[in-house]
Amino acid sequence: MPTPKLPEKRWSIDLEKQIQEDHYADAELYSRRYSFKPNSGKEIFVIDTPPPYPSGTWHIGAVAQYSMIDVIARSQRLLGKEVYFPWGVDRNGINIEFTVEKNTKRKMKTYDREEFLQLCEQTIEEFTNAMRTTARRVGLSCDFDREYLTDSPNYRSVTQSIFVDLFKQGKIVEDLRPNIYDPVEGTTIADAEVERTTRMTKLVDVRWTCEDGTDVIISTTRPELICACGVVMVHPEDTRYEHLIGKRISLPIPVEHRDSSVVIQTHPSVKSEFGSGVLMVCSFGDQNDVAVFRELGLQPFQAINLDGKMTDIAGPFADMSVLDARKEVISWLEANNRLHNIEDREQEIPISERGKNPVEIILLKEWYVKQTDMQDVMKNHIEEIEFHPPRNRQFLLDWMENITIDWPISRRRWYHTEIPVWYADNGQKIILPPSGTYVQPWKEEPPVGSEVIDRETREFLGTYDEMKSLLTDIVGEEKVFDTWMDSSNSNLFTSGYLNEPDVFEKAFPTALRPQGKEIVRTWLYYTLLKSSLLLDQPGFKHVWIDGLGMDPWGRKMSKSLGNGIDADSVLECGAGGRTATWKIKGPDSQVTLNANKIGSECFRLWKACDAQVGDDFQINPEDIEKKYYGVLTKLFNVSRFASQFEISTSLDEVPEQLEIEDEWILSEFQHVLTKVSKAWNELDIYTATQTLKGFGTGILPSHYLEMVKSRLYDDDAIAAWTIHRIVRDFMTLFSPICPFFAHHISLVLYGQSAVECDSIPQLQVKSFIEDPTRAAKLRALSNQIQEFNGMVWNAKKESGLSLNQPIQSIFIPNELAAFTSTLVRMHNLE
RNA sequence: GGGUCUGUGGUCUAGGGGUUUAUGACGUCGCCCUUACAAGGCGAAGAUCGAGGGUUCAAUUCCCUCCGGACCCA
Repeated sequence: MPTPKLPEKRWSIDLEKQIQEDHYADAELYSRRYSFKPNSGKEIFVIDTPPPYPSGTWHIGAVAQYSMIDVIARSQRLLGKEVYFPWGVDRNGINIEFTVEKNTKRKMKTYDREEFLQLCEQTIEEFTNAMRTTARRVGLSCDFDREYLTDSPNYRSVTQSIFVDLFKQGKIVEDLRPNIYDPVEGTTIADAEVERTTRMTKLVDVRWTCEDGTDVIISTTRPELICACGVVMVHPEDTRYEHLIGKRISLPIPVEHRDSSVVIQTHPSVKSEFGSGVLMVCSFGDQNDVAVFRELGLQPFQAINLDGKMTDIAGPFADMSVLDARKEVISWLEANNRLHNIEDREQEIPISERGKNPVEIILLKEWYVKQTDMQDVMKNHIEEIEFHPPRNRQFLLDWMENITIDWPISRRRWYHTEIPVWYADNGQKIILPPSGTYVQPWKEEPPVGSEVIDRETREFLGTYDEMKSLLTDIVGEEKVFDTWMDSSNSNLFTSGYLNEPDVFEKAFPTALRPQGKEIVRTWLYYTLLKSSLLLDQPGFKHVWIDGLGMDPWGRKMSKSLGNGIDADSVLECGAGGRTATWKIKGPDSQVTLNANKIGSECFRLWKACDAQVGDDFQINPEDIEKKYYGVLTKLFNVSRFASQFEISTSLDEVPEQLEIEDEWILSEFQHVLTKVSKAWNELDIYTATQTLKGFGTGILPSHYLEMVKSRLYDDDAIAAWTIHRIVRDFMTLFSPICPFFAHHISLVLYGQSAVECDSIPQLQVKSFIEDPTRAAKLRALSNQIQEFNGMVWNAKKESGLSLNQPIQSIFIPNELAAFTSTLVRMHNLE
């Protein structure tokens, strides 16, 4: 056997790692291949990569999704687009604050703000580095030179400038409204950040007394909120209480600074069958209370302050924490003979997603992005976006149906983008910084170029530089933005908004938003809201929504369930001969999974092949290896086999004297080319990969190679040309899926890396051009060829013959007459 | 309680009114060290497409009900 150019006997993880290291080592070469060149003249394709949030380990499901985004980036380059595949890291937020608190065992608010921010930055930087390494390990072809961090001054200045623009346009407002508030973490949170959990609580039946002396029993799980009661309600058709409607009823506990009685009214939302059928409405026990207060125009009471303690109106219970007050109120009720009954009951309560603390609804002056009046506009914009898969559009529309309140964007935390506002003259005036500057109002003066405007009317009053001496009590805002306020700019930022206006012109709407379906209601929704508000446009051309990574029991992988798999363990599995073991906790048992070798190429191939986009996918490293490592082995060996034969004529020129089997396989391959490029165009990774895999592990090696083996050994230049041309172009098409693999083979065999191709290979076979039906006719024979070969193999097996032994009495069907000599040689027919 | 999605050989998965005797892979079983590949090759077995109704000449595919799963919301 002549020496193959590929010396290794098989694909290995160590080889993969070597190629990968080389791939990222040469910065200039890397940049030539993958960096964004906005002036190349090609069609710009910006991918709004989800900037990952660094939190220690990177989750396997997320890494799987990123690798598919990379497949899209690479396939779009192959289609000739100028791709910007950005690498961003989302570093703002409460998670890193929690991590620092946990590491130092000290609460954030006991620190000096500056000192705490530094601690956060250090910690997040360590996590970020781990992530940068994993990103390369899985083969991401991001433009790492342009890395953006959402906590960098540049990124934050964009967030702040957008705020200033929207504020001036009246699209951001300040208001005293009921807010969902986490008293333990001391911050407001958005609807989207609320979770539910089940807890045992006490359902207390309290005896209230009406002005006519009637006793009424009211059940509640929140007796401490009686002091904030605004109205008592019964159902309009509940005949039991008809006589009480319109009368006043005394609060059963002492209160201060307010009326000690409220009126009894009717309301259809009251459930007559619950408890006694009488409901007290407090500001604010839940969202229904908020709705009732708004509907009836009642003045809300502030019962709980920012520290989670009862306010003055609670009278004797003022200054107690909510839980203490609840206990004390119950004791008081009991002591004063107002407690009718008490029982334990399971109840669903809202808690904060990040802190897991029960949340309260309290009145706060906060900043809001107006969104309730934008829904129709947004729906029109969303119509223009192509969703992959189309059904996932529904997730977004469903969420939008549920939006009833504006988006509260201010938070009382620290490691976030600051709200860029100063107040002056007793809060009557507002100072806003100029566009493009990052400001930290809690510690800085307003910068040169700031504007002064009226807080209520938003009228421009003058420049800060002129008015400086006239303004009194300038106070910087201490609050910060919700992190979604930052991350919902990612597509604007990466497309060049504010920073590169000429690029933005060509790059917006952003070509693609790829993301997981679990953040449709946050990231996707808020991003689209921003583009509708700022630019009156849809934010994207395509939205690609993938499913979730599931454990072997079909449950979402998550830290809390303990069923997650660390990405690095899969990517490094097999390196240096080390195998890996995973123990995964199930609902009532634990499984142990083992694998010998996976690596990035096998991992990517698995994700590309195993399920359609949008479906949840089961992650089982054992299966990944079993199902897909063999595919790589096969393709590697086909290439290795080919690599022992010389190429005597240019691979770009199709020779004219093709044998019939060469023409036949080229007709099949041409079909593959067409199908795969169509799939790449449609962001259809699954079809592209399946097509390539089917061809490369099936018909090509099993049928074509077997047919031409003897010709190859006889140094037939045409057969060698055909197999090389197919291997070369195959690697080009395959490079988006397994870039290191395809790069290595193409470079060693053809001196040219598949990852650098920026067009789909074109196959110009003369006989196909002369007779347009010829390719299809040949391809129509494929089934018969495969059947015939199978039949011969079977016949040999049944006669106990090995495959290279001669066999008699086999007749070639008429349709395959043209292949007679080939088939006779292949099977040694007599 | 409501919404959305989903249920295809042992496992994962494709397809989506007739082209279907349902795709592919893993696993299983049998044969083969045939000069690319045993970390292989070839072949075989294995599914009344969750259950029940309906629409239709025709349903795995459309509709309804039920059962199971996932996600989201109240």
